[in-house]
Amino acid sequence: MRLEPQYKELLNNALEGSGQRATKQREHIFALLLEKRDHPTADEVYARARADMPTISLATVYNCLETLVETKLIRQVNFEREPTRYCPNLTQHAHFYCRESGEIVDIELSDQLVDELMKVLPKGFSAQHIDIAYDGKCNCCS
Amino acid sequence: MRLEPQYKELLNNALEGSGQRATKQREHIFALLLEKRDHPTADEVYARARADMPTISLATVYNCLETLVETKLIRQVNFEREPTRYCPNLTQHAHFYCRESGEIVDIELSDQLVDELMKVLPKGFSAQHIDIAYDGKCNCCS
DNA sequence: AGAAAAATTAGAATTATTCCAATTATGGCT
DNA sequence: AGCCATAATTGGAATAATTCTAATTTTTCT
Repeated sequence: MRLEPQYKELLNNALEGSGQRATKQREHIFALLLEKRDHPTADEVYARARADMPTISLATVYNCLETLVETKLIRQVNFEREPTRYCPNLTQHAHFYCRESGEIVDIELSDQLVDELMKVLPKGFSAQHIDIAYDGKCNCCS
Repeated sequence: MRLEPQYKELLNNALEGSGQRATKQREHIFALLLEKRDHPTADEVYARARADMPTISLATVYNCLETLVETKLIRQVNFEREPTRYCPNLTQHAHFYCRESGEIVDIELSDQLVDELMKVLPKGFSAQHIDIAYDGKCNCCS
């Protein structure tokens, strides 16, 4: 697994921009998230990370994920009280959680729809972010 | 604190409908949620419950809340990994979480908007539920 | 009232995550 | 290239919300 140059640059700029250092661990975790674009938990990231970097610790996985979230290179996804998942898709999207298969699928959202959602807020309210989670059955399970 | 007759009936019917029993504890917790219509955590519910029922246990609070959620008399609200909150507002609504005050405000949603959200799902997907959480600054804090 | 089933209780267990203190790595500077 | 200050990593302990467990109590049904 190798981080492609444009992503390496993206990572380095993001880290530098917030006064943080580039490390092997951060790069490795960013690379593995980009490689398999699903929604792994920290434990799953830990398992994948250890395949190529057996000495990495779980604490570091948590730290790296936190750093990547802070620098807005990945997103956190929460569904009820389940373990937090991490998502490298930075486009505007919602998440569909299939109760049957447990799978999480990204649902793209148009700017227009997001606009409408913003418009229903009462006066004086301003939202930085809208988190939308559907749950039900995905196409494979219905 | 006393549960109004129509709500007592609602509760009894809901419980009976799912083969569960009416208990003092369940009634008490339902009543206190209806009385102060905010979004308390289990701990807060526990604290409020003990005011009038000092022997109730935290496990019972969790059990009762779970029963009320299952019978669809209340809703669970999760925001990131914070403790689960409970909400007696059963109308279609989203939640606005103010990062400043920590307050949670219900945002009513029109059927039309919910319809539009359903329409963006790819073919074969069916959602039972959409959970929408805004976060930002509420009117009091901006 | 008595029996069977369900609910409550207190406390132990679980689990995701965070914290801590010691070690190691990084980036800037000479 | 080597040194230094600072930041990051590490393993293990600590935390906190929630769930589980087994014993007791309550409810419902006959």
